Amino acid sequence: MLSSTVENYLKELFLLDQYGNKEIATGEIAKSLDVTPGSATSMIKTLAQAGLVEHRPHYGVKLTKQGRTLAVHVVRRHRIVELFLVKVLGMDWSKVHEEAEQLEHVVSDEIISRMDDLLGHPSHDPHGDPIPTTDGTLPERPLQLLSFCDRGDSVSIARIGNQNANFLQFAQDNGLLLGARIEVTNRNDIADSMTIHAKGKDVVLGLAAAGRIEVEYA
Amino acid sequence: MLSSTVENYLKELFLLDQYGNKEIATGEIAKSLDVTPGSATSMIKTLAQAGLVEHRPHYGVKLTKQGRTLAVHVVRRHRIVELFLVKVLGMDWSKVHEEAEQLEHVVSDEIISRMDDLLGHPSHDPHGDPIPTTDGTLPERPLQLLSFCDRGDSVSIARIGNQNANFLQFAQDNGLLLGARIEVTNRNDIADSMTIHAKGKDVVLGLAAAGRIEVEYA
DNA sequence: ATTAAACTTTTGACTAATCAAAAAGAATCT
DNA sequence: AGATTCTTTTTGATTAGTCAAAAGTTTAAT
Ligand SMILES: [Mn+2]
Ligand SMILES: [Mn+2]
Ligand SMILES: [Mn+2]
Ligand SMILES: [Mn+2]
Repeated sequence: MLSSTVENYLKELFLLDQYGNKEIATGEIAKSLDVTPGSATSMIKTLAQAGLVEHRPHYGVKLTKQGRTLAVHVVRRHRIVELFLVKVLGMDWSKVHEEAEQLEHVVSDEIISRMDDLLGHPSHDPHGDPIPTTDGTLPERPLQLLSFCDRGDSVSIARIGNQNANFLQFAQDNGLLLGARIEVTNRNDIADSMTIHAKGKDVVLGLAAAGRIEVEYA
Repeated sequence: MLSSTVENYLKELFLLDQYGNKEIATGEIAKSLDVTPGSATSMIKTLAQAGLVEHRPHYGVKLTKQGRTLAVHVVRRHRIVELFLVKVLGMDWSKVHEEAEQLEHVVSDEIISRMDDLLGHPSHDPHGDPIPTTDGTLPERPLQLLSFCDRGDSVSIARIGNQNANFLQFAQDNGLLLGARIEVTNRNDIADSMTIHAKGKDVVLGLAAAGRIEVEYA
């Protein structure tokens, strides 16, 4: 059995690079998990010892196949729990990430399986993130960053890549929900901002914020 | 924030004496939590330091008002989660105790409140144990131990005071479910056993086992 | 080729929780 | 009262995870 701490490290390594291509720097994961670099180094050594990561000292760390499998399962639990909290318990999408952060470590396979059944084997979580299947595969969608859209583009929101509660609350308050049809009414690269028309309202977004929203033209 | 370990100690102290009358022996809680007596002593000192228990060395330990309040909330979370798992996710009553043992430490007040709403503010958990309200009160029922019933008594099952999965599975297989109407068809104090007629079947129980089942005549 | 900057690793210390075994206390029996 | 038994507490050690600060590497800049 893995500790919550180990699961968090594995999950974070996965999220920092779903494809397992690049090596993750010690400092990067330390920052993500809000621990000191020394703590991260120490845990990375533990994980390497257990065969869950490969560590090239001073260069970076990468999940092994075994580590990735475990990480994907944590992600699956996290996202199914999130969707369950929204759909069955009616919780706000801006709050479920925090809750799932804890629950992902204690919900059993049977609970997850039953939630999955009840939800009808969903493919995406409340933020548009793909839910891995039991065998570890992730559905792929061709998405585009909203920050890359041009004036006049009409698109629909497919994913919010920022789990921060305040950001999600803001998005919700301005009609930027999953599936919402929006139009880019203005874009100013000098001012680093764009204007979106959603639900009859105009919303101004900095390009950095727009970069955390993904859309599809479909 | 309390650690899971502290919550487990507090909850166990509460369960060993809901009324807060008697002092609990160090060895008793050590046995319940499956730790060594030394570990229990050490944790008791920590809890006393924090004002959650009163400790009379060599005699025993008792929850303070503050400790009891916290313990009751853990119990509330545990029992609501159990019922939710049975009613909403359709899990077997023999398995939910183990699950709740973990979940009780991570489900937020909001989750519990929403589960409670969805369940219609239930008064008892799947094993017939009372669910404390938010203000810490517990519904009382006048129950009788099945082991005290006489031949010919016709009663209904109101509580199973043994969370062991095998015991619950056995009870279920023999129609000894909550609310089940049963009759005592025989009783032999010498042989330390009694026979129960339930759902068309005869079940023989040792008096010790019968002592973990509570009934009402109503 | 040095030096500086940025990052990573190591070291030493700390906390929470645990155990095994020794020591101490309380209760019981003779 | 004295000895025996049972229980509790203390002691010393261990493990997981963390931090602050020192030391070491890598890379980039001069
Ligand atoms: Mn987590
Ligand atoms: Mn999510
Ligand atoms: Mn527990
Ligand atoms: Mn129960």
